[in-house]
Amino acid sequence: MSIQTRRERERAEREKLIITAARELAEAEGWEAVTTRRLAERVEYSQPVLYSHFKGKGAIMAAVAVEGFAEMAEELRAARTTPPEGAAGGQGVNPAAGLAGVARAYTAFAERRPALYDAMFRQDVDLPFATPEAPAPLWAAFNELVEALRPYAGDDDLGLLVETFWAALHGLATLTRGGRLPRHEHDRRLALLLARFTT
Amino acid sequence: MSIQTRRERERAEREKLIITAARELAEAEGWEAVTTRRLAERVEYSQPVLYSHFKGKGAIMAAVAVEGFAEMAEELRAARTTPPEGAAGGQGVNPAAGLAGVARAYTAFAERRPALYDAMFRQDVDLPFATPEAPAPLWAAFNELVEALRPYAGDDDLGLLVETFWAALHGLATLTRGGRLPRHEHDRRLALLLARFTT
DNA sequence: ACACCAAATCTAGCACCGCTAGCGAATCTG
DNA sequence: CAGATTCGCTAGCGGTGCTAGATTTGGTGT
Repeated sequence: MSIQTRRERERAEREKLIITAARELAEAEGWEAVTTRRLAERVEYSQPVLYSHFKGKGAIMAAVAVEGFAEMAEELRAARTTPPEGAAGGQGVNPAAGLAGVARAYTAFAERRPALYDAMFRQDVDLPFATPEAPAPLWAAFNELVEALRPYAGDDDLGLLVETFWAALHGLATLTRGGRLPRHEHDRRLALLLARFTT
Repeated sequence: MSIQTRRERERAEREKLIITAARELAEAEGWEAVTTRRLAERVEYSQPVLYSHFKGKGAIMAAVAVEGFAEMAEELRAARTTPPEGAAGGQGVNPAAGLAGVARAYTAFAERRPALYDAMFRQDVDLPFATPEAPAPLWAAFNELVEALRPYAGDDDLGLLVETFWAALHGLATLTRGGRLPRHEHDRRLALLLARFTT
């Protein structure tokens, strides 16, 4: 039984290596630069090895995306529960500041890790979304938005409100990144959005 | 001078033919199915002819995108100035109904012409955006949103408000299309968004 | 210690991609 | 009708994602 487990462990390590390499390559040069050949060379195995771990390039991107959701969830959580600067206050944070922090953290994440964000939200990367089968990190990230928005739901359905707010953040992030919106007024747009969702 | 102009006319016709073929192919099978080989076969010319009209596949997509902006502008205008159903009222329309109509028309356009929408907003298709050099149809579409939102700007900068609202619509459209948001509650999300922007 | 066998891995290749050099045919000019 | 020029073609380059089949590796039983 020992040999079997050792092999499984080595396999898992190699899989992690592939995901990390794919992510680094994507973050450095974008997803179009992540080819199976370059990726194979980078992990020092031949191409077919990739296909013994993943169904194809899309599945590798999906794996990277899941990592991305986990990191985003962490960052959103930090933004929601940590006061922006010193500022007294125990664990509770001013709700408006919390939502603003989460919104800023979200768009900052998209700006700082564009390749990760692409894998998560832009590419067609068949992962289950918006169903119980969706990966846990995805729900973790979503739930941060839920908690940040809860104080402002009023009579509205909280889930729908979160989806709508999330869509707005996603729109701002992607349109800015695609050059459709000038970057230098991003903060003002964000403030405007927050004002409309914190009445 | 006649021969010259005839040649130019024929060239222009062929260019239009290429754009139309690209658009049809994309709408039928998605942009990944639009290859230079298939496109060339469809217009019954060889591949290199495409490159005598456009710098590359990206430029063809950009041309299709411009067509898309023109059509979207028309549809938004119609939605803004036409009462939804019979409903008395001359040329002026209830502002809230106008904005709701525009929002519905926007997301409906994205849903009905996904390939066109992709070329306009999702692909990296170097067109100038958010500058005076942007193609006129793009401004036309944007201006429909401006007019629809004008009554609700209040003290906010109208341009920024439009950009923010547009981002929200774009987010709803793309996340829904990508399977990130369940389609069946789209209307409720739209209503929720409208409520937040029409106070 | 060695031959065997199964599993893991690689080499080589398929069909396709965007794009282009350079040749041959068609068209206009004198 | 000869020459010049524009035009569109054939053929091919270096790349893509992915896979069939040979080959090496590593554990096993004698």
